[in-house]
Amino acid sequence: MKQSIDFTTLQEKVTATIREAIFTQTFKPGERLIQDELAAKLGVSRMPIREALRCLEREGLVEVLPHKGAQVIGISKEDIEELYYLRSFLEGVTVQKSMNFLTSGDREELQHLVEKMDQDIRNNNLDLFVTHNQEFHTLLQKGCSWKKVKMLNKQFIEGYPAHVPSLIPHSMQVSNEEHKAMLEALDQKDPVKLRQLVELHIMRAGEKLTQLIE
Amino acid sequence: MKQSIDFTTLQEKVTATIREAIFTQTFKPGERLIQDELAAKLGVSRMPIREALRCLEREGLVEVLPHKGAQVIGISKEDIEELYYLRSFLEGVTVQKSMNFLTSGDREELQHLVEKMDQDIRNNNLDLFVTHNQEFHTLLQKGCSWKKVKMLNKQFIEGYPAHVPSLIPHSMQVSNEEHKAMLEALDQKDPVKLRQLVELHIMRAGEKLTQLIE
DNA sequence: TTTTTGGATCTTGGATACAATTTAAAAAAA
DNA sequence: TTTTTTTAAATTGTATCCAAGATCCAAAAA
Repeated sequence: MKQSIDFTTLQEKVTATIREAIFTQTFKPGERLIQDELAAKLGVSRMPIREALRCLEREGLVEVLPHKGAQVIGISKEDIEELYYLRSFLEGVTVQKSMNFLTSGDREELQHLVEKMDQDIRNNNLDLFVTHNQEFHTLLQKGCSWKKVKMLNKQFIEGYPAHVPSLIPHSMQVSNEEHKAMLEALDQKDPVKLRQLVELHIMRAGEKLTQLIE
Repeated sequence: MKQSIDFTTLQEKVTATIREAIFTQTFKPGERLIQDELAAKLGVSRMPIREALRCLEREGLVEVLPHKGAQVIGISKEDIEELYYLRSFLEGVTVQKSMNFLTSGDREELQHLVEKMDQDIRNNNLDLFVTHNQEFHTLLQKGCSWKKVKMLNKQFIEGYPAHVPSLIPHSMQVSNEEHKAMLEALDQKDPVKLRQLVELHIMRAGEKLTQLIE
């Protein structure tokens, strides 16, 4: 039931499928993505494939070179350091600008998501935890009127295997405790504190990940 | 002789043409970009048009909605504030990480570019100043090994009419004086100072621009 | 008069087939 | 063995066609 989400265009479906394949290592780093092969494999024509590859290029998952085609990007330790450094700052700014425009309904929804994540941890349901975590982060940014930075955050969180960080033992618990701290900062109406918490939250996840890689 | 640059693919040429048209207000904000019209006007088929629109979407110049097509994005005062805030931070990080890996040849080239810009100011040649300015900023970032942030900087500087800031009276002189200060920081081998200078340089340009808009 | 409904029309999304470039690899010649 | 030439593969681009969704306007109903 994983593919039950209804995409409005085929191109979006193709994008999601290829992205998933890259995350699951079906397409390995450095591997060339031949348009005709993909088209045949997915049972679609070349056109949605090409647009999908452009989208994935924007997300930083593949590299499209003129007349050479698309290649899966390999992720180095340095790439992860960069990613989390940038995410930390960008999401920090976003939530600081967002906070004062969040409604009490948003606050409740955030609380709800945190409780759900606690349950996901008990059930050891990784996929659901990842989903709820993404929803939490997205909702926290809702009030920010800056569009570019929100788009970047979305790309960053989609463009990298969001599952990986959660694979770290006991990482989920720590993560959700930090989420609860954010809710406190929200209640205290302290945007600067919230920003700091988010920045630390992301940097910590990044450091855990780089440690794990070695 | 403006279109004399030889692009490797037609799609890049189309992208550049449409981008130029948006900057020159030939396509006004909010205007719909109909694929067939563009194809007919540029004498190409629809495929390169579609890929070009995706690229422009990534640059933030157009918005592509499923089944509705592409629209030229309007730029508000807040968008400019956001843009320069982000650019300031991102380019700041980049040059700090870049500095120690710049060669003496790069240093000479930077010096050379500053002199060229002085000359451009005397000749009142705006286009050339803009070009040299972009080259200066790009070269200053050359040593940075972080790829994503460099790509973002490139997109930001391409995705917004780079000419506009330079239209501010006496802005070019001030700008180039700041470039000279950067070269000093480079000679002093002080990456943190260089970063601060770059951040201020960009923020100042942004503030000037928002003031001008009112 | 205002609202709603029902197409007619336009535009994008996608498929297919084919030509043209470019890259890369294999084969042949020096 | 090295260099050159040829050949094959892959991408890029063109042309055409059809289907699905969006837009808009006119006619019908409240």
